[in-house]
Amino acid sequence: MVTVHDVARTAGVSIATVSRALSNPSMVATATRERVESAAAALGYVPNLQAAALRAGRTGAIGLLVPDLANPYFAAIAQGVAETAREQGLGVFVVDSQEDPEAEPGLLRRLARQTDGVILASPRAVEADRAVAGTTPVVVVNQTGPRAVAADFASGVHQAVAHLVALGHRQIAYVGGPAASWGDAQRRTALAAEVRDRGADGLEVLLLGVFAPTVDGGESAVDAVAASSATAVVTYNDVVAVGLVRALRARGVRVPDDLSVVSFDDTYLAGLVTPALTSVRTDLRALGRFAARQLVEPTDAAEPLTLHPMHLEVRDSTATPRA
Amino acid sequence: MVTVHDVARTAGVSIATVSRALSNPSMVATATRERVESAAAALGYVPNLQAAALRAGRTGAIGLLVPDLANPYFAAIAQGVAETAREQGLGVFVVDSQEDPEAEPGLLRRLARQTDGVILASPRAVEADRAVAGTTPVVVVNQTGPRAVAADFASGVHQAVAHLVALGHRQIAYVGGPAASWGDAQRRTALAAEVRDRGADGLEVLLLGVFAPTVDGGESAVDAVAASSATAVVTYNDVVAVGLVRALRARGVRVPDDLSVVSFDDTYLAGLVTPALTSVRTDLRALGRFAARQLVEPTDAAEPLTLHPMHLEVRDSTATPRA
DNA sequence: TTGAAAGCGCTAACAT
DNA sequence: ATGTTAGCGCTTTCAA
Repeated sequence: MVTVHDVARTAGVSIATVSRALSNPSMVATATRERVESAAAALGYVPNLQAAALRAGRTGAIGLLVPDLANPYFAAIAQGVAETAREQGLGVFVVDSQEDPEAEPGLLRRLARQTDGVILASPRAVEADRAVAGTTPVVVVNQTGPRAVAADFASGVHQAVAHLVALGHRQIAYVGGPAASWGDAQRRTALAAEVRDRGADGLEVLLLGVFAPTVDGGESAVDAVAASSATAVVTYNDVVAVGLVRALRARGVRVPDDLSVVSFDDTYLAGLVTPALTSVRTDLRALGRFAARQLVEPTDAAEPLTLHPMHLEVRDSTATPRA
Repeated sequence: MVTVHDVARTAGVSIATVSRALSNPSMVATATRERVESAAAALGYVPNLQAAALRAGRTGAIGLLVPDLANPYFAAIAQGVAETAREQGLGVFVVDSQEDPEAEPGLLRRLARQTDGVILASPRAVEADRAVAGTTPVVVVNQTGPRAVAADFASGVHQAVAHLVALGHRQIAYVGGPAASWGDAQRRTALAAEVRDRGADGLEVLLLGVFAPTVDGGESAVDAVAASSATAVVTYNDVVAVGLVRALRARGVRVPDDLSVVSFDDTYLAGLVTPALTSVRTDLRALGRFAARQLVEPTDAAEPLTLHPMHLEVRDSTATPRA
């Protein structure tokens, strides 16, 4: 390995000059700088980031922990994070917990040690997880707590329900996500509030059990949905809706003719499938950018949780209920 | 920050003993070890990985560079990599170049400095990129060169063409991917070979220009496809096929009735859309596992490029050509 | 079994 | 403008 010492010897200067010439060129005479640069190039010198990090106390990178890299929801957030990171000259390391809550503390611990700050986009990460990060700053996404950023699920639920009610639906089922998901709890609470507000109009909401936030999870929800008297379904996310719609079709239940479906997230999947899904969206890249900025330069600590707006995108999976 | 010194003072031992008790417990008396452990726990000590890495010369993590996190192809590879890494007690950092070839050398350089080895799954990474990794070992995916792992695209092309020819197609268009993609070049070469072999049977292949490997890219290919006399299309990947099918539908061209489509990759997207796509698949998790193992414990250097088999998955996007 | 001490490669005072 | 030096936190000889 080529070190500053080798470059210094070749260039005929001290190691301090090498360091300066490379990281603070203005502090060095032009001739010297050029000598150092050509020596470094000739030897193929590359700075050891571990050493620089140890010395500087910072690594120049931030981390992002997500539950599932294959879910476009997190890919979109990651893009936002990467944009802001690039502006700041920081690297981004993404780690995937593969929907395994057990593995998260370990992954987070390592990630926190190797970076200057971590964005936790895993819905199951909680207090215990924060502790594991030690002194490394943490910003959580779709969670509550200090330095949290979340989609305004209550508003999203309200828009979804208002849309369905306007179409004439009165019996709505919710196909819920992971038990420990804060976002799922938000959706459930908001649905309960809708029932309170609209109960007089005959609105009924059926909250269905815990399903994996995957295509398979959506498919496995088909029994519960079919057994209910609901004319419309709201799902935890796009991916679940896709699975559910497939399983429904296999049973001869047509969407939206026999059953309307509204999903959350509105990732690109929602517009891809047939029928295209009516879905509640957040600007995820903006969410990612915000989370990253919050990590780099925390704004007002007075506002611990920042909510991002949601908007209903009406497509082809919702219609007036039959008869 | 709590360091070994703090723990040593609290436990009444030297820093060397702290280090041993924590990383090599068998070298320390049980009583001492327990004292150190409780002191560390009480103080909330967490080892500084930068320092350990500097000293040990290794970071305990590997890196994975992909062009697009939102493409399920790479998510599947990442899962395979993560599986093997976990077995080896290594962390995995994923970095997304966002389909920007310009950014790759910089990202790779940083990734290489922060890890013990890098898997390059970006189709555009080349010789120059390898150099940037310096002494850090690199394994490339879907590229040629030393320590490379790739899908057997020639076989995949052969299967796709055989399927289409058997259905009665003679005019096939190829909707190609990024110019610098090795995998794209492989597909084109293999298609040319098919024409040589089957030209006598009347097979004609139209190679279409460079398109982005995204949904948008597929949509933008619709003009060229519609203008051709092809009755079947092979696309660079699933995502492109999805975009193309959408754009075709918007023009009233039905798949597979008016045009057959075969895609590459067979990610979960292929089975999700309507019609479900006939696609050529590789076991991507196995590919990822193999790449990671190749990085950790390189096997026979005699075989520089390892090919993984492809299999055609026939679904609903291919049919007999009309009239 | 434990401790003292060297040093991984780098940067930032401080001195010249 | 450049050099000398201390030291980031850790592991690992080498001695005791």
